[in-house]
Amino acid sequence: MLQLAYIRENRETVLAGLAKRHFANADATIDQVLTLDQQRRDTQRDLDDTLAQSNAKAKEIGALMKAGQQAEANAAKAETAALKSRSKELEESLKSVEQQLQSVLVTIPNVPHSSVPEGRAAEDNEVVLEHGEKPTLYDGAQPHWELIKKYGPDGGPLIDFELGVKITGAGFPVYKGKAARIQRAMINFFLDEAMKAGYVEVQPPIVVNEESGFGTGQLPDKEGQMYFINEEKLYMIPTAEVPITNLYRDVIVPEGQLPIKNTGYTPCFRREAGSWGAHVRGLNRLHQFDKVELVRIEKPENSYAALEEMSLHVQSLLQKLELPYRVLRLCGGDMGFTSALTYDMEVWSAAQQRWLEVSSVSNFETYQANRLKLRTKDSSGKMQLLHTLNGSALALPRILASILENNQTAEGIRVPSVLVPYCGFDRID
RNA sequence: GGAGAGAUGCCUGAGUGGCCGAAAGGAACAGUUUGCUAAACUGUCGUACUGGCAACGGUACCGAGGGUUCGAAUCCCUCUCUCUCCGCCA
Repeated sequence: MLQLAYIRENRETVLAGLAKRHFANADATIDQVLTLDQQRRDTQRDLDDTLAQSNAKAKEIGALMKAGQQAEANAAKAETAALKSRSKELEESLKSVEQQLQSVLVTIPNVPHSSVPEGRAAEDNEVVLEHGEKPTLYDGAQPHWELIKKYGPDGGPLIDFELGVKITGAGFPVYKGKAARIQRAMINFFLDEAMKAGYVEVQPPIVVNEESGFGTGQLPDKEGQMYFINEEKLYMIPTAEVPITNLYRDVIVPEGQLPIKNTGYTPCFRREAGSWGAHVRGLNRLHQFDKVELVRIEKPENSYAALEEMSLHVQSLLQKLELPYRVLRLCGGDMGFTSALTYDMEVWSAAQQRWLEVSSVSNFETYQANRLKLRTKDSSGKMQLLHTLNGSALALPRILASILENNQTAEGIRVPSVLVPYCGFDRID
């Protein structure tokens, strides 16, 4: 959530930023915020004054009673009724103004970084770089959803979608044999690489409460996209970003402990309501998938350097996996609600002849920290909101799809050599 | 799931209606002393909102939300969480 003081002092910057996102009615919304903010402050001051008078009266009454001047005390008591009803009124209008203000504020997305390109949709994203050679496949090459039928244990598929439908539903595949093992290998490889890069591994809960959903911005923006356990009022996480970042909710981090670098593996759950169009076959889009996530908490002045570092880390993983990839700088219209700058990493899927998004690395600046009340005390003793960042490193299914497709030969599928020590085989056949 | 106890500032912990934004100790920070370390002494030591150029004020917060009262950390109600015991169980 944007800081009120920031909106107040940088109205034009905020408006320009929202324009880049093609946020509708930005002018009216910001004006509404500013009006409500002024109302809130006026009411606050009236209320404080009234309460100050009440406090003075109460003190007076106390003194009178101590002095044994009962009659005077009773007279003074009579005067408090008006103050009391006045403060009650003001309290109610303050509460209502604050609620209105809050409800508008949560609908305003983050202000994009100056480097974010203009644009409405995915086609307008900027290709920052492309790396690696797209492989030329042999004649009998197939997309991964066909390939998986060929190499499973006991003549069955490597990844069984129908079995998933039976026990759960569409989008919940069952990985078997070498598919299960290569997934486990990737998780370990990714976590080890993160550890080498200085990230501390955490194993968070994979269901979270409403406060956590709000803290990182999934609520109220993406309410319908998360699975919800009604009995306990808990949400199943769409990404490890949610529990890991919320570890630092309401925390004042000592300056010396910064930056904080965490990594964690979790399954992720997404309802993907309304997004089952074309191109969602096989592993391309699932309701449950595995992901290793990076989360960083940085001083504001370091956050963009940290973002570049995370981008390079993700790229190094893709290089080690020998996958052709490209890096996109998302345009204003395609960026997530809470992000100020996002890089998407996409791998080439040779049989589908498409790029598949496997990582998204973002700097949220203070947008999440403001909701989380995640701060540090700077050297002058002042409280300061920190910057939060996160990135996938990496999401598994599409990496697997790309490995299957790009590395297929008539004799089977070659396993990238970095994974061989982790999974114990070098070929799926 | 049943019974009991509790929730106070960075930590320990006092406080059962006004003198309490809150004792005391510890930690931390700054300074004095000191050959160094330690010790000792002195001082600082919550957050949010708000007024003011500032100095300095106002208000709120003692798990959360209500209530009683002129006045609540303190009394009442509801909820949440923690701990102990019992049951069940990976």
